Amino acid sequence: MHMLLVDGSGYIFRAFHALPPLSRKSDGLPVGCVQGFCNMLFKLTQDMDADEAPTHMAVIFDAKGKTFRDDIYDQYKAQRPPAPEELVPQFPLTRSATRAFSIPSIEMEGWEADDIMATYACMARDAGMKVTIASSDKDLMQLVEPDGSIRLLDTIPRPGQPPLRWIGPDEVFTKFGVTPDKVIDVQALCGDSVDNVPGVPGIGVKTAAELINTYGDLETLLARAEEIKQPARRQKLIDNAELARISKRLVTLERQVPVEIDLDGLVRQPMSPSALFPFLKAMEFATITKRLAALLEADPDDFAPDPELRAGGSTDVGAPQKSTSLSVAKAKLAANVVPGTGPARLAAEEHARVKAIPLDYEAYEIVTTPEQLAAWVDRIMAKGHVAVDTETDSLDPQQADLVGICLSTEMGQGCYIPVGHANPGDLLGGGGLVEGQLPIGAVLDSLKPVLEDRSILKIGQNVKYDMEVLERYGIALAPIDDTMLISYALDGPRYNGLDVLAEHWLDHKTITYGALAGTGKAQKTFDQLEIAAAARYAAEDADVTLRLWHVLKPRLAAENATNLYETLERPLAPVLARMEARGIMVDRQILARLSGDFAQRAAALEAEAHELAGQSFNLGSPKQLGEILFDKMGLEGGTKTKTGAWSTGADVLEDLALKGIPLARTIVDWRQLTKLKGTYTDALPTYINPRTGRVHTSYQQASVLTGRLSSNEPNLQNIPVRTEDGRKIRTAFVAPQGKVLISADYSQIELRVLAHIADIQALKDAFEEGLDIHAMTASEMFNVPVEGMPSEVRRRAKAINFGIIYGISAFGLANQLGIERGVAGDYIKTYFERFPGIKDYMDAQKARVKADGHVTTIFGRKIQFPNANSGNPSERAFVERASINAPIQGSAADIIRRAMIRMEGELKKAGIEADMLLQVHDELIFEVPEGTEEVAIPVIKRVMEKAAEPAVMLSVPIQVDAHAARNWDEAH
DNA sequence: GCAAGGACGTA
DNA sequence: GTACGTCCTTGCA
Repeated sequence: MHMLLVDGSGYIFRAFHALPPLSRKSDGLPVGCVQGFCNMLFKLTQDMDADEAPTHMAVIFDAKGKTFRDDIYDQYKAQRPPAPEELVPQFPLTRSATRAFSIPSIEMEGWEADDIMATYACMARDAGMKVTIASSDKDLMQLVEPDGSIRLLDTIPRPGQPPLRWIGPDEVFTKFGVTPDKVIDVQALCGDSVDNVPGVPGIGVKTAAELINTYGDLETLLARAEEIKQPARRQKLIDNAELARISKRLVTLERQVPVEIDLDGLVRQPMSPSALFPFLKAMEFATITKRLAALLEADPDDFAPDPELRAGGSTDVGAPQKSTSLSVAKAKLAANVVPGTGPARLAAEEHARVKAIPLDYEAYEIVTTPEQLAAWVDRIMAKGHVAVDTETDSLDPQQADLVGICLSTEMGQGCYIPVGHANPGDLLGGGGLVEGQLPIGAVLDSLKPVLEDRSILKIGQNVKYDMEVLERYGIALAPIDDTMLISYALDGPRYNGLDVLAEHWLDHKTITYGALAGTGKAQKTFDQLEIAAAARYAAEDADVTLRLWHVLKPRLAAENATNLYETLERPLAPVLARMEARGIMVDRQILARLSGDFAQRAAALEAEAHELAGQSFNLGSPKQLGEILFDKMGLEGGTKTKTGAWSTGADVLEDLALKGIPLARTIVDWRQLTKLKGTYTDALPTYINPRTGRVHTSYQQASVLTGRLSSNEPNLQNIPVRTEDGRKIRTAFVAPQGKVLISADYSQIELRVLAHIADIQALKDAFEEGLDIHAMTASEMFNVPVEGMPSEVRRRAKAINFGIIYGISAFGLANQLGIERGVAGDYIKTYFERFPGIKDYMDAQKARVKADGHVTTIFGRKIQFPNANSGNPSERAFVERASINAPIQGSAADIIRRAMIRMEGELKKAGIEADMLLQVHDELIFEVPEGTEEVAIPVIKRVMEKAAEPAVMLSVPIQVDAHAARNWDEAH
C-alpha cells in the first residue's frame, strides 16, 4: 500500500515562482498555479508504475489563522509579505481542483499543513504503508526515513530537470549535512530567514551540521558548549541557548495532530467525469481535459463548465444578484476561515502596518555610480517587484524626454537615478547636462532586463504614461500593476491622483510639483530642477506608490474587485498606450482652409449682429448678450441662471428666433462657427506632434464614473458630426497614403443593454428581428403603424428611448421635446404601461443605490453614489437618474473595453495588419492597408459583437456597423 | 494668474 | 433627464 500526501499550499507558493507568470483564462483570472496543480495531480496519479501507484491519497492545505507556533514565538513567519495578488484567487480554486479530482482536501484550523502531513505520514508508516510526500519544503525533510518508508517527491517544474525528483536520506544529507533525524537540531541552530525562525545568530547550515555531528544533538551541544574551542562561536551558543531551543520547537513537526479522517478515509476514489470536466472546462484547461477524456473514455462535450467558476461568473443587475466566480470561491474559502481573519481583515491589517512605516526623505538614495545601479538591479531581482516612476520634461508622453527614473522595492526606501538634468543655458538651451549623472544609455541597458522581466512586477501610478515614454527608449514595460487603476476598480474615480491617494490612505501630503518647480508661466520643467530636490520628490513618488500598492491591492480580493481589475482595467492600459502612441493623421491644409472660411463667415455674422443690436458688443460674452436682449430690447421669456445672469443658451435663442428675433439666429450661427473654429480647426493643428506628424490624444482610463474612457489634449471623442459644417472637420482626419480608415460602431448598444438587463421581451424581440427600434417604440406607444410613420412621431419615441436611458423625468422630456410637462408625463406613463419591465428596472436601481450606495454593471463594476441618501431632494433625484443610467452606460463601456482588450490579439491571429487608433464610446477607428479592409472588417465586427462573451451571454443580439474610407467622415 | 460659470461639441 | 472636455469671459487676487 502506498500513501501519497500532497503539500497543496506549498505547491501553490512555489509553483507561483517557478511557473510562467500571469497565465490567465479568458476573463483574465490568473490560473497558472491551478493549472500546474492539475498537471501535477495527473502526473502523480498516472505516471507512477503500477506497483508504485498510490492506494491512499490526500491534499493538505494550510488553514488561515494562527497556530501553536505563533504562541511559542510571536515573530514566527511575521515578516512574510502577503500572498501575491495573482495568487489569492488561486487558493480556493486549488481546493476546488482537488475536489474535482475526487481527492480528499484536508485543512485544520490551528495546524500547518506540515503538521497534518507529519501525522498522516507516521500513521501510514506504522500501518506498514509506503509514504510519499509531494513537497519540496525542507521543513518536511525531518520526516524522511533511512529505510525509504517515507520519502519526499519534489514536483515543482524546473527547467532542465526531470518533472519528479525524489528526496531521500542522501538528498537530505546533501542539504543539511546530517541524517534526517538530526535535521531539526541543525535547523534549531541555523534558523530560517523565510519563516523567521531565529536560530543562533552567526551560525549557518555548515557550522550547525558540524556541531551536531560532533555533539550528537542540540541539548548535548548546549550542555557542553563550554568545550567549544572557537571563543566567538562558544559565546554565541551560550548567549543564545534559549533562542535555539525555541527554534527547535518551531521547526519540529507535530506528529499527533487530532485528525478527523482516518487512513481508510483516504483510500483513492476513481475520478468522476461529472466532477472533473465542469471544473476543467470552467478553468479552460484544454490539454489536460483532452488527456483525461482519453483516459476516462468520456466526452467532455457532455459537460457544461461549472457556472460558478466559468469566465466572468454570472453577475447580473436587474435580476437578483447571483454570485461571481470569485465570490463563490471566496465563500468557499470563508467557510474554512476563522471569523474575522478573512481577506477584509488582512487588508485592514496591512493598511495599518503600511501607515505605521515612517517616511524619511533622507532615506532616499541618489544613484550616480554603476555600482549603486547594479545594487538596485540586484535588489529588484531579489524582491520580485518594484515601484517605478519616470520623470520627464513634459506631461505629454509622446513628447517627453526622460530626465530620471525612480525605484522603490521597500516601503520607506527609494532611489532616484538622474539622467537628463540640464544646466541652465541661454535662450536656445544648450547648457549641457549636469555633471555626475550616469549616461542614459548605460542606465537603460542595466534596467531593461528587469523592466521587461516577466517575473518581475512593475508597480506604478498611471503606468500608461511610463509605458509610452519607455517604449520610445526601446523598453517594453511588463508586467505591470497600476495603483491608479486598482483604486479605480475599488473606488471609482474618487481618489484619482497620487497626491489624493497618499493623503487619503496614508495621511501623507506629498511634495507638490508647484512647491518644487514654481507655478504658472515660471514653472520649471523637470530637467531644470536641482538633482537633490528632484530626487526627494521623485523617490517619494515611488515610495508612496509602493505603499499604496500594499494598501490597495489586498482590497481587491477583500472587496471582490479582482476580476474587474484583472479583466477590464489592467489589460487595457497597454492597449491604450499603443493607441496613443500611434495617433491619427490630420490634414493641416483642410483645417486651415476651414478656419479661413469659418472666420470670414463669423466676421460677417458679427457685423450683422452689431447692426441688429444697434450697438457694438462682444458676441462671445453671454453677459453682454443677455443685457442687450432682455434689458435693452426688453424681450419677454428670459430666464435666469442659478447665478442670476440672463440665460442665453442655444435653446433660449432658438425660441427667440422662432418668435421673429433675427439677432437670436445670427448669434446661434456665429456661436456654432466660432466654436468649430476655436475648438477644432484652429486648435487641432497645434496638437500635431512634430516627431510623428500625427495627433496623439490622451485617454483617461480612470476618470469616468461609469467606466467609460475620456479623451483629452485634444479631446477626440467630441469631434463634430451633427452639422454639415461640423462634419467637414471630420474630413481632415485621414489615413496616410496606401491606407484607409475603418470606423466600426455599435448600433444602439445602450438600448440593447437595457433590453438585456431589464429583461424587456418586446425590446429583445424587436432587436432580434432587426426592426427600427424607435419606430417600433412609437408604434407601440402611439398606435401608429410603422409604415408611413410621420418623422415627428418617430422623433418623439426616440427622445423617450434616450430619456429612459438617462433616467427620465417629465421635466426633462418636456424640455427636450418642447411640449407641456403634463403631456411628457403622459408619454412616460404610457411607456411604462407598454414596457412594464422598465419601471421595475428603474425602481430596482433606485432601491439598490439607496440601500448599498452603489449600482453595478453586468461585469461587476460598482458605480458609487456617496450621496444617495442626501437630505437635498434635487440631489437625491439626480442620484436616482444617474443610478438608472450608470449600469446601462457602464455595461456598454465594459463591453467595448473587452473588445479593445481582445482586438489586437484577434487581428494578429487572423493575420490582419490593422492598427486600432481611436475609441469614441461606441465606436472604434482603425487604420489598415488599402485593400485589406474587406478581410479586416469581419474580424473587427466579430470581436466587437462577441465582446461580452463568455462572461456574459447577452439575451439580445449585438450589431456593429463598419465602413472603410480615406477619411473619418466618409468611414463613419 | 487663476477659478468659476456659461456655452457647446460628442456618445 | 446620463457621461464627459474645451473655449471664452468674467471677476477677484
